[in-house]
Amino acid sequence: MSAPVRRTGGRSAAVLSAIRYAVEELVRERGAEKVTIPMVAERAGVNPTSIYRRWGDAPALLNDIATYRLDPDRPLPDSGDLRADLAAWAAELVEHYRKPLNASILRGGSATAGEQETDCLRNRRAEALLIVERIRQDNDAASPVSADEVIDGLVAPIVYRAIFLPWTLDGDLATRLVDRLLPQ
Amino acid sequence: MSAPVRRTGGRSAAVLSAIRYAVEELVRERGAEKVTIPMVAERAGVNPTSIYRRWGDAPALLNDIATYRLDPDRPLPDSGDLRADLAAWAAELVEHYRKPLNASILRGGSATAGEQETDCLRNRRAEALLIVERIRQDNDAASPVSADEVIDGLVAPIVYRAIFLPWTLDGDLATRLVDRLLPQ
DNA sequence: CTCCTAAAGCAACGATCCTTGCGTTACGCT
DNA sequence: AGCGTAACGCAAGGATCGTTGCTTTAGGAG
Repeated sequence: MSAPVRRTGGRSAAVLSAIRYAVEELVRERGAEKVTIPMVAERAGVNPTSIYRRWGDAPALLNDIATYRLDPDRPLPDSGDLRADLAAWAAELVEHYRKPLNASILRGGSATAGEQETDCLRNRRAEALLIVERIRQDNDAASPVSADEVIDGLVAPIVYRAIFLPWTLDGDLATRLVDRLLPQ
Repeated sequence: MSAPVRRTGGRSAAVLSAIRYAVEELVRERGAEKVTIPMVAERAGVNPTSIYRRWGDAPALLNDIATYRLDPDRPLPDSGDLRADLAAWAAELVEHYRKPLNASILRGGSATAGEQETDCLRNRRAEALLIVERIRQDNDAASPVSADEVIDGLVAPIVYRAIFLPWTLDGDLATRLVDRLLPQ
């Protein structure tokens, strides 16, 4: 009647990392949409059944890899200056999606989105809210921008470009967007 | 040695429209990602081979339907007032992607994007350029916004929401975005 | 070290997909 | 109206995918 005891060490860990590595390679090579479970299994030297039993299907597997890569618990920029924080945060996103692998995974996730907010993007919203809210508390005054405006003004353009125009994710996109979002 | 003579009438046309209708129904029901060629064929009362021979694979088929729906030759708003034109154009986009079918097709297209600009989105860029450029010529002065800014400020948020947050495509999103893009 | 069982491997199965060769239909041109 | 061939239908084939029951391996607790 007690919860089953998870086994995280030894073989399981080896299988897990082999699968993750294989997924990353295959997504890079063929794009997220054309990665199948048997392919991953063969590349990882693992039995397909192990993957089916653990993740169920390909989108779940990709989603796991994706959230594994951009750590939801990483520290967020907190200089006390809204402009600087937003710029640093946006630059982080740009840098992340400049890697073809991460962009591919994003595209794969977008295909099955729409019902409820996708995990990796819901985290972006939460982070935006946190940055904005923290400024509000520090200064004890309303933030000049809402979280929704941050989504529309920073996340949306970055994600849009990552999906459809990945070659336009240049180094100073982040600051350009922030300058447009916070005039003067 | 001459180019093969295309046959567009009678049976071919009937098959084509039956397939298009079937695709739209199925995308609406299951989402673009879960639509397979045999499914479409059965729904349309057509042999799968005909589809494989004409389009090759599912993404190509979906892309064809997508570009067929938002007519690239439709008239663009042209009132002479930049703000009004952009607002009308953005509202048109919002209205288009509010239909779950069109949003689904967009998601399907996003999955395979990234290499070169996807057809339906390249058209959006061309339209943005046209609107901005026309204003410049009429007034014989530089437009207050560039086409890229229109992409980042209007298209990106609309498309982002259409893909990931479709339930936030409300009626006055277009004007909100335009107001933010063109202050005062 | 020993026991329990979580997790991985193995094998067989049905389902579905995509291809290919060939016969049939009917569009479009003369 | 008659002809050539583009486009569709049909059927068989191989390939791949995902599931399931069972066996084997090895992690973690006592």
